[in-house]
Amino acid sequence: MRDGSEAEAGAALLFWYDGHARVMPWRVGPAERAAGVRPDPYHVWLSEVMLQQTTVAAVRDYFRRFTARWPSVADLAAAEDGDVMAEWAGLGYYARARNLLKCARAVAAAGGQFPATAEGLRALPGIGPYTAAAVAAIAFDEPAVVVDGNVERVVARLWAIETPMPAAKPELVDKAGRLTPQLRPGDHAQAMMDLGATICTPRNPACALCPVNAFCAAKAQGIAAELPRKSPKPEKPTRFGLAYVAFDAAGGVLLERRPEKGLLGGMLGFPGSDWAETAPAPCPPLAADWTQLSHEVRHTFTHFHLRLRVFVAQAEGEGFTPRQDFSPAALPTVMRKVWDLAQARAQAGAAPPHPRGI
DNA sequence: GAACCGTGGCA
DNA sequence: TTGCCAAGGTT
Repeated sequence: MRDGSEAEAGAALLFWYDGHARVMPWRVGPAERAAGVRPDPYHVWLSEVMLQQTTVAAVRDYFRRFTARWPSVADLAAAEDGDVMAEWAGLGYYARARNLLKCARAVAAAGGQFPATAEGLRALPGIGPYTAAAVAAIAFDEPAVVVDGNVERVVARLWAIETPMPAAKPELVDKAGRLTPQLRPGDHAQAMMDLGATICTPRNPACALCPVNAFCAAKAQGIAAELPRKSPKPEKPTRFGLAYVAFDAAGGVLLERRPEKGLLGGMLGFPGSDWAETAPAPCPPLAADWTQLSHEVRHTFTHFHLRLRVFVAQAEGEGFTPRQDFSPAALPTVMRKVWDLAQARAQAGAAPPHPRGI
């Protein structure tokens, strides 16, 4: 990108967006957009929080379920914590769900309207620089500079910025600001993200189809696919743990609510050991005839691999959740894997599979 | 600035 | 099978 070409490139991008914008449940249609209709700030905020570090494909159904169950921010603010955490289960980064509720309650307490500026939005829980700018631009038409991973990639390529991330961030924000128009800033932001998601992709960018390829310095140098440069990531360690699945005579399940802070904070789970890099000591939650399952659960978190040994037992006692009050869908994925393994074992006990040799 | 925090799809 | 990656925020 040469200095002075920003307006021309921005216009080309918006023209492309008008013909190629992706259809999504939280967006308004092309006709409404052309008529100046803005999407519901509640929908924009909810979608942006769900989309943090998460793919559009994964978010779609969650967004539909949330808005069907809680049509307004006031409805969400009035929800039970456990219901929101259960509805978020499987989407990951559970601090987002806890902050989502805090934010909804703060907005409801302040009258039910979201702040209309990036500065005001930024003060709310779970809303950082990106989300504040995105909601301000998309829902309130503020020419905020929206910089997410897509924008970083597109801008790094347009200007052929070879400084590795995250050191390049300030320069990328500066360039993104030069590209942001005063008119239709929300569409511009979404156009940048659609471009990054469909054409200016991390691997094998489709430069031939790019509406701004004529302005792209990286394409001219043949290094588009190499940008933005990133330093190599450290190897993930493996941690080990134990999980205990106890059933009572009525089929009830022993569950615990995890602490608010830390990994899987606020989510349901099975009792068990800490997860450490050394072999854990047995720590059954109650006395019973525990059977160790032959397979283990493997799961990878952001910064470590986990291998869980699973134990099951029939037992009696206090604290069992009645089976009809428990939905496996309310578990975080690693705990759902534990549940699935325990179920497979129960199935096998009821109807042993045919032996298959060895 | 760096560590922490999930998950599923894909090459 | 493994590593990389996706519309980041908090501490």
